[in-house]
Amino acid sequence: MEVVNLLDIKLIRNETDRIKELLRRRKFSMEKIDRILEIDEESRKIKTELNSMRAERNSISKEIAKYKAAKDENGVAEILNHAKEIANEIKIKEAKLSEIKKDVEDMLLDIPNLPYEKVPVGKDETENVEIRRWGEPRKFDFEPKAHWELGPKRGLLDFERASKLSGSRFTVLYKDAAQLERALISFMIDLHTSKHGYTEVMPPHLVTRQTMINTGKLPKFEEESYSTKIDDLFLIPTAEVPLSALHTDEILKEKELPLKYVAYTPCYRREAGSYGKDVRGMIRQHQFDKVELVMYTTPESSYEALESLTHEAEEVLQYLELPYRVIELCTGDLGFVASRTYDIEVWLPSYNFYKEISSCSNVTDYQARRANIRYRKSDNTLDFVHTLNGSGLAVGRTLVAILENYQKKNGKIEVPKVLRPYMGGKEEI
RNA sequence: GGAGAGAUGGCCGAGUGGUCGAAGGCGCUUGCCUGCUAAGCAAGUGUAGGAUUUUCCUACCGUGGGUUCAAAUCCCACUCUCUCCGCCA
Repeated sequence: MEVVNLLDIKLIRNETDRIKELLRRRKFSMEKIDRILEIDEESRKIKTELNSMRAERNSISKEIAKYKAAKDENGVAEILNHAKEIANEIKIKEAKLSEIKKDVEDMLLDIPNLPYEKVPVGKDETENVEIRRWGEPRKFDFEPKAHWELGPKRGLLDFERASKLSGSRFTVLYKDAAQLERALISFMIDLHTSKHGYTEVMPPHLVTRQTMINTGKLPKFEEESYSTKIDDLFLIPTAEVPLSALHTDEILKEKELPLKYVAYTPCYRREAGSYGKDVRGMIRQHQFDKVELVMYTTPESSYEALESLTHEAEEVLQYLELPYRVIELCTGDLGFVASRTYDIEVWLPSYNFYKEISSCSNVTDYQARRANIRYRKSDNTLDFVHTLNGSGLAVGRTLVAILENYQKKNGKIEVPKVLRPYMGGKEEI
């Protein structure tokens, strides 16, 4: 394909000041922008030159064709040398262009999505903004245990054997905990398919390098990814990757939008550089289960869709009767591909605070450009779709929230009402 | 892993060196026609970039190289799909 979409280079070219301001808010380097513009300028110059050289070559070729047709070998000989010269020059020029195009592409791959204009400007997570709260944290009449104490004590969670098997940041679940994990997955998927109209998907857990690039996970986050050495496949860090890349290189019909997909998959993350964080328990793992929501929408409706997607994720916690709050991430805390993000945080007694359990983002056309996912509009023209994703929810952390919030003095755990049908009717475990 | 066949526009499918951005069909859009629907008739209908922008130029026929003045077409490598064999939950 001749075209490299990525972040629209034309947009950077035509609205340099606005783009710079938006990227400055998320601490992106201004020198990099200037450098891209410089190289882009050069690449376009070469392209124009190449364009006219090719035009000349093509017209000579046509003349040769005419002479050949007229069996005029003298006429051919006369211009053949000139044709060879041009062909040679073109070859040199082409080599130069492909080199420069590679540079531009590499640099564009490194630019994050533009934040939505209304995202609060801030330097890091301390400047995120709380939007709303739901439910009241429970008042315990005994000292509640953290899941990393309660779990092993009850024979439900096993961190020691997990580290024997796999090293740090893994957990083995037994018996009712394992069943509860399964129950949560089923409950979440059933809710999203039957009530919210999502289509259930079981995607591959290994994807190609290109799929990772298309969804914005590479080249930036190579050190965060698990990959297979021989085949260069990547273990998905989230089902967002296969779901958002599902329609790569496709042209969708406007009337089939919005597309809504829900998938349960394990997620694999190296968690490089998070050594001091969440070291106890199963909050931060190299492998965790997640039910993921992904939407494809028209550009006009994506921010509205973000609101509904977030509410659909929140509903899981409402059914489970777990207190939570919703915060909006400030520009400095926004993920690489996101233009606007709401995090849902569940109440955890062990942290005595709210802890992230879902992150819902509007990715706008950022992944759609990389993956070349377009739709045909009613006026027959093409445009990129917008993609959105959100956890609905992180299953492991939901399990933790249930263990901690529903624990009783005797160490038993009440099963939330909506999960009982999935737990063989058990009321406590 | 072995052997063979294939990859062309929204879809099907023709095309083995120059007049091919690509026949034909389907679909779609517009107009005509017809109580409605269907059928019929006519025209239009890929993407992207560029220019002196009612026109012209360039690139794109799985991907990447090569041969040639000229490649969908010839050569090489790779990827994927299908069929058969092997292996296997």
